[in-house]
Amino acid sequence: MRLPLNALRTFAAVASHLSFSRGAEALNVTPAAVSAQVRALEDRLGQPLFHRTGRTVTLTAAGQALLPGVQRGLTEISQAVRSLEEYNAQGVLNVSMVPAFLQKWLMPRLGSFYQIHRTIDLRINADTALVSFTETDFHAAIRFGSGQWPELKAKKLLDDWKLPVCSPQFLQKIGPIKAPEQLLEHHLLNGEDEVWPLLFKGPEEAPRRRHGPILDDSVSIIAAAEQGQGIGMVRWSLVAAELESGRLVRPVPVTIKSRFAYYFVAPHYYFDMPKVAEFRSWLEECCRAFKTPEAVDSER
Amino acid sequence: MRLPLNALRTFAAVASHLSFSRGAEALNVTPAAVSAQVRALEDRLGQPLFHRTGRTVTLTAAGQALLPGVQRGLTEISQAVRSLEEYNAQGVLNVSMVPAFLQKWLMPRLGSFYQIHRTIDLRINADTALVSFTETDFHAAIRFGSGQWPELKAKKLLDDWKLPVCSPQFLQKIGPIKAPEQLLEHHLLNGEDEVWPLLFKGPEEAPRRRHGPILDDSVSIIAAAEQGQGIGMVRWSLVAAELESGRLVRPVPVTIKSRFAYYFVAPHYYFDMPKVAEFRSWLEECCRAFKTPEAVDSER
DNA sequence: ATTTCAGTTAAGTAAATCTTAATGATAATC
DNA sequence: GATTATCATTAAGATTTACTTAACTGAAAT
Repeated sequence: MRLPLNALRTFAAVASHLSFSRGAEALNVTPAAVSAQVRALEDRLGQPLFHRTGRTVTLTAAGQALLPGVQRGLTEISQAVRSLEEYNAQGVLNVSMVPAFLQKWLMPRLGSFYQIHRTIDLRINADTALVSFTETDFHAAIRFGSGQWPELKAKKLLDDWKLPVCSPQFLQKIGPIKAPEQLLEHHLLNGEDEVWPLLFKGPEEAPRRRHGPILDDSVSIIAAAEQGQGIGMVRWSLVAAELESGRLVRPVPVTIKSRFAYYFVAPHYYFDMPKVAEFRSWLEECCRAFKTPEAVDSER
Repeated sequence: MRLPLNALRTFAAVASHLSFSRGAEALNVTPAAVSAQVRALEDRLGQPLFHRTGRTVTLTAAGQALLPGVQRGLTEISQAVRSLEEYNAQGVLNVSMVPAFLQKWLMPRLGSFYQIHRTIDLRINADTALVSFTETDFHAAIRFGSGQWPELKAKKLLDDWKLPVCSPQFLQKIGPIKAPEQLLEHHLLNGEDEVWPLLFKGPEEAPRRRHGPILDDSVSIIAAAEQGQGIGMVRWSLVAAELESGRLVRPVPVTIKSRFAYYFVAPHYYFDMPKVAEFRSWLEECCRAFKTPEAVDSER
């Protein structure tokens, strides 16, 4: 037979007040409900738990024997639930994103988050593979895409642009660039990147000249560009800081707006969890403070 | 908001089997019911407690955080209830009875009860006042009366008889008694006892002759009779042992059956409680072994 | 003597819990 | 690779549990 947990809770409430009425208040129910619950429990246990003499209520020996264990048990459970609820606002927060975004955009800003939210233990997984929210304990992710992911709620963080960059030394060496098409005369770091054709309008694409490595991932391309290995076509979000500091420069002021954007995504049940929301709104604040590239050429 | 105790128990069952179906079996309900309970709990807590990946179920971080406390709490409560249930069959057993019955009838037999039922801690209150079962923790009582007590369940233990007794020395001194009426010539220990008239049929009651103390309670009368102070009209149950041993003798073989009897009484909820029933059936066994006086004269 | 307070009772209502039956999706089997 | 079990889920409906309202009882307080 299953433990009459609700009746036991009612019993504890009455016992700790030694009053049916005040126990009822504590539980937000009527005295009649409490009376019935206690009665049912007494029937179940085969003995009375309270002496009802006049208008005073006292515990029977059985009631005294029962109370402490029940109280301890209920307290234990209540603490377990409470501590879980506290962890909605603090504790571990697992977020996933691609390494490039973490290293180039988020990392420099992260210090302020830890300073503001000392009770949130932010743990970031940097991986290009999409994490599964149904099989792991990730609360949220930052993803670059269309904004549509099945089962997930998404909110746009940042639009993005692609633009050619190189090191100042490299630019000095090749001299000023007057038109985008001129870039073709120099080493382009990206591989079969679909962004080059966007830059050079018209079908008549000139053959590329290779004078160095061809790379696949953003972080490597940026590193190569910084080291003067050639011209890279990279995301504004990833190089804004380098451009600001002068470690990279723009050979031509063209930008191509990406049809994708950065989104904050999370399962619906995590999206508005306090600590997730804290992180999200901190991110949004960072994004608002993040400037867009000055010249916007084309859309796509 | 009140703690969802039933849902938490369901959660614990699923978690400890890592299976909704087996958790359902453990709770004697269908998997559908378990699924709904867990779902409701997850909604309430705002986060999933299980990863459901394919047909395998694992705990989320939240579930892992929640489980131990819930398990501890449930165990605590279950132990409290179980130990109370165990105390239905053992532990303290409070019984009340009048001192005379305890001292003269029950006391010599009591040893065997403690030997047989070592786990029952029998505690006897000997008081002439009737105990209140609604205000104290008495489980049962032995009472002499009609068998009718409001709110109490009663079962007859012993009929009883009144009969005159005295010490063998006293009888030798006064010589043989031929008829009950002859008793009047000697000192009668009882006070305004309504039993004397029953012995001496007819309205023409002779005046009593006093040659010693007149006493009120059974134990004192028996003691006085043993010490040769006179003739006492006492209950068979209280002097059977003394008559057996010869410390008391019957001057005449008359007995008067009492219209009252000894009853085992208890509130209905205690009457069939295991340890109470054990004591009761042990008592009944003693009563069956207890002989009745040889000669029965009158009914009343 | 009257009023007040506290617990109980009975009847009816609301809420929760459960079952059945169908569905979908994943492993296991052939 | 198709088929079959297994497992969790869903929706609808039934059942049980829990609660409220209102009237009642009896002891304590005025």
